[in-house]
Amino acid sequence: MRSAYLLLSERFEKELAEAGLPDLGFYGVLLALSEAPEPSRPRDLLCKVNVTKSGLTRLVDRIEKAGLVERTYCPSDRRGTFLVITDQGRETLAKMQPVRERVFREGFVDLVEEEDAVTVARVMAEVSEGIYEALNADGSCDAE
Amino acid sequence: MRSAYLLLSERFEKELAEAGLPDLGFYGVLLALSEAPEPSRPRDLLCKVNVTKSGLTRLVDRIEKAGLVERTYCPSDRRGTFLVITDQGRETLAKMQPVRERVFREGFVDLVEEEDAVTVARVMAEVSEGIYEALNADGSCDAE
DNA sequence: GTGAAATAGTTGCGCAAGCAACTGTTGTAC
DNA sequence: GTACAACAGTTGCTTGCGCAACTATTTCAC
Repeated sequence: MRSAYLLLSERFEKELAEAGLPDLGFYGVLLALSEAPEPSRPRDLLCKVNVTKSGLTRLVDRIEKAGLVERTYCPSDRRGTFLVITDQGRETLAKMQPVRERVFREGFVDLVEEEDAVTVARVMAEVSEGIYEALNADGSCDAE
Repeated sequence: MRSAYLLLSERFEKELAEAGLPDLGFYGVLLALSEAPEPSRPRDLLCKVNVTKSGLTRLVDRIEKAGLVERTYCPSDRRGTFLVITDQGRETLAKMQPVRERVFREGFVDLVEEEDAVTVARVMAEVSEGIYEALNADGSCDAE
């Protein structure tokens, strides 16, 4: 039996494609950018998105090409880049969110007892939090 | 924060590589073959392994090339193939299992209360079970 | 200040995945 | 039994990923 996580991701991807929306990679970046109070830099996204440094470069390439983000220069560090979500990027994200919510609800929330859902969410957060210390030791976010 | 599932998978992959063992794709196929009472056919593995039909063909190509499985003819259906795990395949799987157990323990079991771990395992199984009816409707295992 | 080490991001390369099209076989309708 | 649909598995093609190497900049040691 394939894991619930993969099944849900797969379903989300499929529904996005059917709706003519971008894929899960786009979603992760747009979401992170929209949540950050300040312009984000690629290295800050690395711990939020499941992709390596080089993968992120190309992912951002595609997102930029689609007009959903813009790269601007980072004033405080000339090695870095600022990523800014565009209006079109926000609109697209706004269309993706309800799809995600529905898939998550139909494929998870509606299937289990509320109490269990709460427990799972809490435990998963604990594990994600603790996993760096337990497994990666250095707590670094750098995926490559 | 990346999901616990991805973090654990990533860690497992990394430890396998460090131990000079094959990757997670190999693991899934070898495990499924070793658990099945009868010789398995590719189409039966599709619901157990997270890969499409064509992906499975090539995955099996690589596993066969590594000498861990053999393809033989399926007597009852000449379209089909029987996949048989070799002794070397069993040995390799036997080396991979403890790695998986350790990663799972260190990255999950040891991090949470036992009661929570039990709940999560139960709920995830329920979700995986129910997700086909809820999302894929037809309950089919065919990934492509 | 100067040189070495670390960091941010990009790029070349090879690999594995998915989709769609194809071959060969089996099942079904009539 | 014959034609047609469904199925099992493979292959061509394109795409996205990770690793390692690279450039440019910053940080640190002295």
